[in-house]
Amino acid sequence: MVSFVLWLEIMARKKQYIEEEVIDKAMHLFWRNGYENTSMQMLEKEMGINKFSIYSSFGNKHGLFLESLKSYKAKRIEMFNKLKNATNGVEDIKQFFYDSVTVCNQEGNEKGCLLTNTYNEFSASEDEIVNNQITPFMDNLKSLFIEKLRMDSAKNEETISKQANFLVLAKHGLAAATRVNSKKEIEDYIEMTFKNI
Amino acid sequence: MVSFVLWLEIMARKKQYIEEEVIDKAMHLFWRNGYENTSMQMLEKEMGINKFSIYSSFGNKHGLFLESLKSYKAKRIEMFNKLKNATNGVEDIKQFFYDSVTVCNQEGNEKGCLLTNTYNEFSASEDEIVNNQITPFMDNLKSLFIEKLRMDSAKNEETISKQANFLVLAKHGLAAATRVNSKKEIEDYIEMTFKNI
DNA sequence: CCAATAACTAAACGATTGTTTAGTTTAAAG
DNA sequence: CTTTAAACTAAACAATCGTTTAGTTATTGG
Repeated sequence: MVSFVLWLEIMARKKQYIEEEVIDKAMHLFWRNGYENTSMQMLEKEMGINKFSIYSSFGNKHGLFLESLKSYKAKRIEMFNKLKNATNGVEDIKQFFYDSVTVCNQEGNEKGCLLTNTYNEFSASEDEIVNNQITPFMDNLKSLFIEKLRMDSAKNEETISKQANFLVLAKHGLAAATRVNSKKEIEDYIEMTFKNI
Repeated sequence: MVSFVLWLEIMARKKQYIEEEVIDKAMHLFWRNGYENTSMQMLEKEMGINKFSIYSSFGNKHGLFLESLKSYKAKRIEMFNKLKNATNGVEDIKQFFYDSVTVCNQEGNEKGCLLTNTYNEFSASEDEIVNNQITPFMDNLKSLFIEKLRMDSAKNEETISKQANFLVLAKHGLAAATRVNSKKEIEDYIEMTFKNI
């Protein structure tokens, strides 16, 4: 929802919470537990507002989840732009991998990646969340990888295509790894991934 | 449970189902939908037996899931033994990756890997399933990889350790990929993975 | 102060979750 | 045939799920 209200004549009671703030709290809960394993009861407690307020602001649980995904993506856009504007080719992609890991280790952040978790949780179902929110993000990532790989004029298009496919899946695996694996294992993984690209 | 009954004096009504058969059906349902998204109602229908029978045979949903995991692992042990007995080093690991993909494309099999799916679904929780059923399997896989990598006498132990860490995560990523990615993307991924090992 | 209305609280909604239980059927032993 | 006990059917269990609703509080315009 996050609607801009048209104020007519009568101005009634104001909201006692800031939508951006409670979305952020919901996002962290979804990030930590996934969609199905996060109940409205847990959300009510974590967000600090009543179920009624949640429903009036976001329609339903599904709507709140979509807003949480948007919030998450907005917080990661900076990292994407850094990659987009970089000019060192493959080295930029590698830095992007390391940046992704750094974010997970930051204070107050959960393990893994909310988008990847969601992709995994919803890939069996036919929810349009995956199609309309996540797939474009993945496609965009692949395009960025291709763009950076093309900076090396020695690579032909077939090589670039294969390497881009590889890197997208490697990034996916990395996101899963940050949930459980050690720093050392993750570093080994990144270094090995870029060894002959 | 799968208990061996001590037959005393009186022998009452026989079970009208074969436990191995109904476990197999349950396993496929868990494989397709995950643990939380598979309800007792769905299991009842798929297994073709009453809830009472499920509970008397397996204790509860959790117990049935554990039996399903065991059944899944038993069906994959052959693939592991093939890798274990192979003698061509890295090439055997690569073949193991391809074998894993082939299994997913076989008639009647679901997408992805039940163990990896479970690992992902339960990694946030503290369920002992992950610790006692899956982690040993992962550790065993890593040991096998190390064993095969050592067949190349040119590799030192540090290289072997890094490459083994890499391959375990790559296998994890591959399992996730077989759920959604195309055959071409998966082939590219495997080829790229082994390009510089 | 009063009327109007949005935001709040709290209880309840029906549906579904995993689990249990009461009662019936089946099969072997005596 | 009777007894015994396990396997079955079907209904119900309490708890929780996402969602709604009735009633109260707060804020502003007249």
